[in-house]
Amino acid sequence: MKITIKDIAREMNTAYSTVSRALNNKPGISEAKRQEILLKAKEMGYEPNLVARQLRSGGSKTIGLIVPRINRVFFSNVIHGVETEAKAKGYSVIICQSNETEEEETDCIRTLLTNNVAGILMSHSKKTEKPGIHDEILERKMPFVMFDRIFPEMLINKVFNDNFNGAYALTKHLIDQGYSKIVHFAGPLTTNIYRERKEGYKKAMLDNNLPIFPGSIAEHVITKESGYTATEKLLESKQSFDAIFAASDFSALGAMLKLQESGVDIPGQVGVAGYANEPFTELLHLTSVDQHSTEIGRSAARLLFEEINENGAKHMKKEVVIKTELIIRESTNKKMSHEI
Amino acid sequence: MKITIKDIAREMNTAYSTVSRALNNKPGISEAKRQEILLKAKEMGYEPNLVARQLRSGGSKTIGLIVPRINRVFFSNVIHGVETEAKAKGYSVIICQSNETEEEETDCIRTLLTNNVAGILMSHSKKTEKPGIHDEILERKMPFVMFDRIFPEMLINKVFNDNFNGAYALTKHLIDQGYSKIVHFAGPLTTNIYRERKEGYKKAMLDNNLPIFPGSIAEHVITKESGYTATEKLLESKQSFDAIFAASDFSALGAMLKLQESGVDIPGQVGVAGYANEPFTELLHLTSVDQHSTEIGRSAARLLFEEINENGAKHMKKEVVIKTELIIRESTNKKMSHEI
DNA sequence: CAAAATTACGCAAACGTTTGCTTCCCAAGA
DNA sequence: TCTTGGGAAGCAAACGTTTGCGTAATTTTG
Repeated sequence: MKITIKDIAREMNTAYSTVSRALNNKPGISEAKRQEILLKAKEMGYEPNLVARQLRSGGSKTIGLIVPRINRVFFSNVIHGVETEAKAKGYSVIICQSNETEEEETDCIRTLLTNNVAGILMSHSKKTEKPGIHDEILERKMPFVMFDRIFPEMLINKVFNDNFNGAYALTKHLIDQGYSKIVHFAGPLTTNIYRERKEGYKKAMLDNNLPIFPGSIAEHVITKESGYTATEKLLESKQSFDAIFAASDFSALGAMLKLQESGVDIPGQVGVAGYANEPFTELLHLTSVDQHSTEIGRSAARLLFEEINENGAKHMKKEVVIKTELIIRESTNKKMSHEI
Repeated sequence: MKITIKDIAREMNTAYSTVSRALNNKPGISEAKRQEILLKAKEMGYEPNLVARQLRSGGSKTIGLIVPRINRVFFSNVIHGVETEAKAKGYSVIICQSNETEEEETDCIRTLLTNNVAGILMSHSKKTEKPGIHDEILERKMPFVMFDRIFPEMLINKVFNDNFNGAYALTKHLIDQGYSKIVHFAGPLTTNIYRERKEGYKKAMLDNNLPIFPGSIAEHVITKESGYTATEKLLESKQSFDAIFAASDFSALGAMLKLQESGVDIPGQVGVAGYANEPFTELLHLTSVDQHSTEIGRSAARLLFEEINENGAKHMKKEVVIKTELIIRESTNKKMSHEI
């Protein structure tokens, strides 16, 4: 039998309220009695019933986190960051995955809403192009922060990478290395992150007076397989190129595999760069962009807790932009090229 | 304002109990009235308050999951499996990380216990050598399943890899390839998985009449760095060896780096194999053992739900052993060796 | 020393459900 | 016609807290 506040009250010949006040450091009780009760509570092995507390005073100590997939390096790092920050604040984290579909994403939101979480953190699925049930979160005045994949038009707190400048810096690096005919493997442009990376690439090219041809940008190339075939097509076509900037490390990997198979020298003949700094990029000496994913999680959680503590007071919404870090490796080292 | 069961009752001129019975498909109400109420509830946009329900009737629809670290491929896959299974059953998952310390593990258990989860899934930290607060979970009769890193002596449901046979098969493969002076990089032997892998290795060596020397087994070698230095030591020592079986892919990676640096031909002069089939092993053509980590998560969750549904009825405890899969790649292909 | 102000504590309602018990009504059996 | 039985619905307690309000006890103030 779990012992309750009533048991303590009976044992001490006092009222529930007194015990409650003692346990919660509330005013209206003498220090002596508080200590007495605290002692007794510990002695009896009392543990508060969070459910009852929650029912009575609203607001739970749990936040919800929605990610497209848990077992992706980027997201598992974000989760790590969120969980760390939440634990420090005494909150638990419920995690849901949308599996990259809008339907499951909706389910997740429903679940979290009925679970009375204190707030929601999310990165939307690739299939979700605009807010749907998401608006309901706001209508209920539930704290809501989006990260990485966001709805730009929604007025909420956001945390995301500086994809534009990350891509710009990477492209600039390629140009500085002496590459000039740079092609870009983009992702689905309905998602902000891929759109921004593409824009960063274009700006860098323009700023350096380098032309962008119709075939310079391939959309929907973010997997190893699609990177492989996109490179295959490039090699077969008459388009000449001397560098590939892929919006995803995986498509960069596919490109590397195809190039190596075809006997093309990396980085001598063609430079290759990816984006996200997946663990494998280090092993393959692939130049990439680190997104500080754990920090994204931490920042998003911090922002959420700010909102939770504001407690409905209308406050300015913020956008936190996490700077990226260019990780230069052999795959783009044209100047002192030795094949990798 | 959230609308409650009382609002519906008032609106329909009936008692709360009637509404409750209608909503929960409980007997003691006519079908006609039930439909009427259901309709009204939908019309008013009623959503049950899970907290109140939980308080009244005990038992929540949430399970707790404790892992050493979220952002490890193995565990993030396990989480993926657990979450998938839980969602199908209508449960949510609260995730806690112990960060590989006993202290934080204890915190996690405390949190989950006070959070009234329906059951707990866990893999213990490397620092935790024997059950401590874990016993309390059992005392409270809370469903509890351990996976991967388990306490062998504890009488509970367990899911784990067949580490012994996985290691045995891998060692056997090395022997079949023609390697005979095989050394083993083990992990901390206080953890069951590393102990079992070591035993599998020893048995395979013995069964094939191959000697194990004092220097054949190195303990606590599971990181890239320790794999590197352990290999360095081996090369400097007079001990001759022609294959390394590392209990971790990371130490295998460290070994590969050191061997390549020293101009040792892999797999010609020395074969290298790891364990866990981390994503990078494919890229490096490193032979490894796949643990079917997502399946571990699913099985563990299924077992937990079985226990939850038994509802305290004393049942036999089970051990589910997930078979491993040997993934043979270039790094151990001595027979038709071409350097990688 | 009396009045006022402050503090300590108890009482009971409330949070939104579920559920055992009671009551009511109607049909079936004697 | 009277009894019995059973289904449908209502009443109210309970789950374990928190909290507004009232009152008793204590301290401060003039």
